[in-house]
Amino acid sequence: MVTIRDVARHAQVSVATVSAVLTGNKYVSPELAARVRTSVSNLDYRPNGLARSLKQQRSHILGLILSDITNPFFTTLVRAVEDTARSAGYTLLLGNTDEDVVKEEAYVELLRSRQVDGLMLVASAGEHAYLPGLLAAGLPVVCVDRSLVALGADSVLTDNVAGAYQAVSHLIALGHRRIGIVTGLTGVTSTNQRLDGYIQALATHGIAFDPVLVREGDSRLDGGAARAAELLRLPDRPTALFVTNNLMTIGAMRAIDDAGLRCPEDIALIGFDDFEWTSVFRPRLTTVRQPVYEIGKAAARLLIQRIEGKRTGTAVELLLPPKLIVRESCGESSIRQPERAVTLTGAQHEGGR
Amino acid sequence: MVTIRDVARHAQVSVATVSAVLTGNKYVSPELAARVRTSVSNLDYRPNGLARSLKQQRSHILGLILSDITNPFFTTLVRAVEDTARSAGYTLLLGNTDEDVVKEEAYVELLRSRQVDGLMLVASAGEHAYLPGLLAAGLPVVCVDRSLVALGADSVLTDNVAGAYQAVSHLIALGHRRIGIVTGLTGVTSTNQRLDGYIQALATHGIAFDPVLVREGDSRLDGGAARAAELLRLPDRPTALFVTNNLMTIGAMRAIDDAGLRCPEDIALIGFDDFEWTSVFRPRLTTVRQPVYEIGKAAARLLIQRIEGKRTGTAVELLLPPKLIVRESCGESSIRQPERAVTLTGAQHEGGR
DNA sequence: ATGAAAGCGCTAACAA
DNA sequence: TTGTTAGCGCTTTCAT
Repeated sequence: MVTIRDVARHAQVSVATVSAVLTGNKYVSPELAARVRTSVSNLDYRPNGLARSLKQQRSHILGLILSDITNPFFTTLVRAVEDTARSAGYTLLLGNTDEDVVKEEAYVELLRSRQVDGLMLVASAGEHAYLPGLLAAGLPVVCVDRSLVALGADSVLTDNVAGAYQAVSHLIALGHRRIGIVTGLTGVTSTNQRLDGYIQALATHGIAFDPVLVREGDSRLDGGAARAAELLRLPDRPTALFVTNNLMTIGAMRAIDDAGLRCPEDIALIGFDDFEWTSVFRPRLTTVRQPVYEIGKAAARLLIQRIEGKRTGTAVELLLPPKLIVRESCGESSIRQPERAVTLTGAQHEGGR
Repeated sequence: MVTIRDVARHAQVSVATVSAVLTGNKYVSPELAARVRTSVSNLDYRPNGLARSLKQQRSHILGLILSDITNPFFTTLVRAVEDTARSAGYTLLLGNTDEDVVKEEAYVELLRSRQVDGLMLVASAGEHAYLPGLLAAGLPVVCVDRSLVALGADSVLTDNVAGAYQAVSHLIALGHRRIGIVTGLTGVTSTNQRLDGYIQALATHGIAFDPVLVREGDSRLDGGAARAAELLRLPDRPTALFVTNNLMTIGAMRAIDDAGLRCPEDIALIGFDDFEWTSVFRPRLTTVRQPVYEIGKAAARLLIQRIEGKRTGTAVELLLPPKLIVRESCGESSIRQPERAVTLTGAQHEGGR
């Protein structure tokens, strides 16, 4: 390994001079600077980031802890965070928690010992007792997708209540009164908020809330399928389903298919989260789209501002607006785009007419 | 920040003793050890990983450089690598290259300066002139998904030739003679290999190779759609399409739909890579499934072995077997299994078989 | 069995 | 303008 001393020796200057030309925050005469630069390239010198970080007490590393990177929602989030972080000179250290708050805390500890400059957190359900201590210790934390402002952490997420409200109102406008909902895990803030939106929409339109229509899923495909199947088996079957995340919505489609029902003719379906490849699902899904990339970008920015002291004061909560994307799964084919041929193999629905 | 000196002072021992009980590789009397431990917890001491790494010349960090984490294939790969790395005490530093070899090299530089212990690389198309130097400098590198054994880097990937061969043979067995192929980017090794498999299958079955049926895609949805559309517009239209990656296959489905054709009645479609949510596509896709999780796991293991000196010698190439998953898109619905989603997450994945 | 001290590679006062 | 030097927090000989 070639160190800064080797460069100094080779260029016949002091290490301070080498450091000065490398960091660029001190004047060095052109001659010396040139000599240093040639030595650097001749020796193929590469500054040791570890040493630099240790000395500066800044690692320029961001920790990103999320439940499961396998979920397309988080995948896009990671991309946004990485892009933003990178252009600001930060690198990303990644960890999955599988919605396990114990794993989450372990990861926080790990990243903390690795001296990350800040933490981005998709909080699992459960107690986050460790958080205030983290913040008190001066480590900036911003929560994404799920809010923990109450505990003092900046949070950026979709306006889940509004999104759910829109979705359910849409269903109601189409004449549905009996609307089943498959929620995420209880305790996750987004779950509560989406349920709230559902309840508010019912209330606004004078529809009685029926607890039997509420099922708690686990945000994963199989769980969504199982909970949807339960709703479909109800004696007084709902005429519409609101499924509150992407993977569970796919599960619900499968459940509908398995039950021999057609969507949207027999049952309307509206999801949360949007897919890039939603165009090849049958029926095409009507969903509430979250501005995922924006969320990640805003969160990363906020975190970096905190780290660099460009933002101070109490924790903020950024609510980004979701958008209802109407396609076929609730039956409003009239609103639809240019007609497309539809393959009927397998399922025998008419593909929206 | 509380340092090891603070702990030493508090416990009335030397820093060497504190270090000894923390690392555990030196005998310390029970009394002192106990005193140290209480001091550690009283002071809420957390060792500084940066300092430790600097001293030990080992960061316990793995760099993972891939083209785009947004692709579900890589998403699962990351998961596998993260799981494996973590259980071996390593953390992951992540970077996206967008298939740009310049960005790739920049990232390699960055991670190198950050002193990663090893590098995992999904190589973009282009010159990798920097690689031999890296390896010569003693930094272990393993390539995933795309092989660079020729340049001296361990590589683990699917047997792409075999996979493509299977896919095309399947099509041929169903009576197809005129088979279009949408490839990935030229220069990416997997692209060449899958094209080879296609050519070999044709040759084996005495079908002439027609260059007009070969279109170079870009591994992304829109590109796949565009190239598939070109093939569908051909005067002598192919009766089957082999599309060599997941996103492009979805694009191809859209193109088929847009062209007013039905799949599989008018045209058969076979893809590469398998989806967890393939069950809600219409038609259900017949694809070549790669053992993604296994690939990631094997690659991570190999990398760690190299780092820890548990494996030496020249670079190896690990070829993992793909598997043909027959569903509906080539028309043989009769062969179908009861459709169930496949979970690829961590512990309970069922990849390789 | 414990401790003193050197030093990992770098930056940033402070001196010259 | 350039150089000397003291650490950053830790591990690890080497003494004791």
